[in-house]
Amino acid sequence: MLEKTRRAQRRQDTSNEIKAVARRHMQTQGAGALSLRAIAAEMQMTAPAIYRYFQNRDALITALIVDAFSALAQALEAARAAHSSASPVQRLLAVLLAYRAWAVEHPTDFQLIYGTPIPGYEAPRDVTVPAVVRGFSVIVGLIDEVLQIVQPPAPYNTLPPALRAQFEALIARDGYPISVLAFYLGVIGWTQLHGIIMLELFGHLPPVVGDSEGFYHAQVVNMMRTMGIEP
Amino acid sequence: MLEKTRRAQRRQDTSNEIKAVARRHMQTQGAGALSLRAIAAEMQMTAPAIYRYFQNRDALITALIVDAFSALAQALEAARAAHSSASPVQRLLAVLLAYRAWAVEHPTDFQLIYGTPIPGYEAPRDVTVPAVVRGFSVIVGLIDEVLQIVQPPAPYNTLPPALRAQFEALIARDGYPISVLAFYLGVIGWTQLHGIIMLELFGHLPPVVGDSEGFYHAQVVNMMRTMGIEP
DNA sequence: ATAAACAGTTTACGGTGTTTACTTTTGTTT
DNA sequence: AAACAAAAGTAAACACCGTAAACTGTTTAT
Repeated sequence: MLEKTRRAQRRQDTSNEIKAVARRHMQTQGAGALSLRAIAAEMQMTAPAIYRYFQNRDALITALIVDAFSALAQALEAARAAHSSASPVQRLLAVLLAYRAWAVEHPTDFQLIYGTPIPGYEAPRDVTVPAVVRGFSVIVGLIDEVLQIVQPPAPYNTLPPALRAQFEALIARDGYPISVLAFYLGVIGWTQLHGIIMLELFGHLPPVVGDSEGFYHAQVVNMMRTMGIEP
Repeated sequence: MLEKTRRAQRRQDTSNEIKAVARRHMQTQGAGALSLRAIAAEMQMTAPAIYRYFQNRDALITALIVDAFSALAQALEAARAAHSSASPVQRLLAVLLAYRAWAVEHPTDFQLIYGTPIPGYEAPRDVTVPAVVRGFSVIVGLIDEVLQIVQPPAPYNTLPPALRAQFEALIARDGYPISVLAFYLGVIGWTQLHGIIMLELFGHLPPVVGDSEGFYHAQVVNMMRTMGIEP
């Protein structure tokens, strides 16, 4: 077990500072507008120096995406922990509300994860998939808990055979300790709530519904009710 | 009433060609990656010549967005017309399927409309709102028709007072000849289906559900059922 | 002490949007 | 047909961008 050398520590610090500055630039300028030269200038360095820390611009963005995924998952886990004494249903509700809350508080990070970050850029799957799994498993885990108590009505009590096979394979691959139905309801809920959040972040929803937070909350409750989960 | 002069006609042609080339570049290269120089080169012009037709790059993109909105609305109207002899419920189903179909066939245009097209760029509201209204009114119009026949169950038979006031104002402003409840269900459906489409376009859904089209179709049916509309 | 690894700079290349000044083309008017 | 004004397009320049290569100094390990 080696002690971290002075240089290794400084290297870590510089790397983190680059990401921090990049994240800050993103927030004010927009997702894809970050410039290595601008980042370097703010750090009193020259642009090529950044290449000592990230292979290229895409690699830096990938690192930011991983951090964002991780932060989102942490936010969900924190919400779950904060309501550990509540009922599973209430805990699920709290986590779903935390999902949007994080997105609204970190819009550029959310767009980085789920939007189109860069022109020709696509984040490497082998690094994003585990990150997605971590956050997603918080939600489906709670759904699985809830399903111990309640039973969803039609059409959410059965799932198409093709989906069943697909989901069983994923559950086995990613090691979710949950039922297929919980996974199914999780995916459905994910897509429904995601639509609201994306439309809100891109400014399409607010002019229609006014109070986006209230609308989201109401829709979460509506969705849970259609699934037989009464909050 | 003046006839269009020869020069005005040629100007229109060139302007259209610029947009066409830009759209094609977008499809292969990505949404925000289009380059005025590349467009000009393909047209055997120099980049500054484009400034005779569009004030700058953002203006060109705005024009593309307007065209995309218009094309989407046309696709929905075409779907409605193609099923004019079917029942309102079947017509609604067809239009909702056409919504995703257009998005999948024109992914970059869809992202242009609903994604974050450019770093600091945001499309001017006064030009996007009317374009949104045209497409949206096709959907809510059909929902209104359907609601003449069926009555949705809870929780979709009532809407929060705040939303009622908001929607009534919008219905009056944009001249939708429909009921508040139809508007409400339209917004809910819009957000739900939008989530599926966005996740599919950005590549997050396919690895989870496999057959995205099948999943979308099933979810449209599920949603209609929860709203009391049996397809 | 000395060699290797590392962090950073300088320089350079090809690309971008955009502005300015100039030239060519086009259509109309005398 | 000649002259002219408007429009369309070009060339050069500016200020950026990502990134590759060569080079300089510092830190670490042997």
